[in-house]
Amino acid sequence: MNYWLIKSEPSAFSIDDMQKAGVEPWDGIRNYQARNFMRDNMQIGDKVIFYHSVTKPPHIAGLVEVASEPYPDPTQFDPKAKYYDPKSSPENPRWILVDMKFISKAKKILTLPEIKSDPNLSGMILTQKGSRLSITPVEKKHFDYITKLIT
DNA sequence: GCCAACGTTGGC
DNA sequence: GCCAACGTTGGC
Repeated sequence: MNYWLIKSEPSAFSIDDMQKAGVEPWDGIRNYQARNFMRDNMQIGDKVIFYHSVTKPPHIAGLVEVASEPYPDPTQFDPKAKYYDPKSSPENPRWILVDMKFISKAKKILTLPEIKSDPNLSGMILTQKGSRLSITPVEKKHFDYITKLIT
């Protein structure tokens, strides 16, 4: 079992949208490192922290889990889609995703300033300078601690 | 293979 | 709205 953190801008797709959807293909990831995590390291049942970025303040909003094997992101093949990639083809797909399933909404959100100031959460990739990755692995100890704080 | 130019992310 | 940090593209 691995643990992860995914970012989403709530104006685009929030934890409430996630709850309504139930299961959602995590499409639109166009970064190779993030893709590789989904393609190579995620397993069904892995627990995932759902983080709201580009909002004030940024915060952890809930929990989801990996709900599918990796498969090609369908939006890369659709010329009308925002995430269309003309260099990709169904024969040789460039972008791979997994489905995410809603687990729970945070009873109490955990803000970025709180994360930064908590010694128990030091060392998270999220708070490293310059880190912009939208999917990052999370250590079990950090995941367990965050779970306690938000539920 | 280098690197300048450009685009994106995301906190502030 | 700004801009630092980072990733990608493409000319050479």
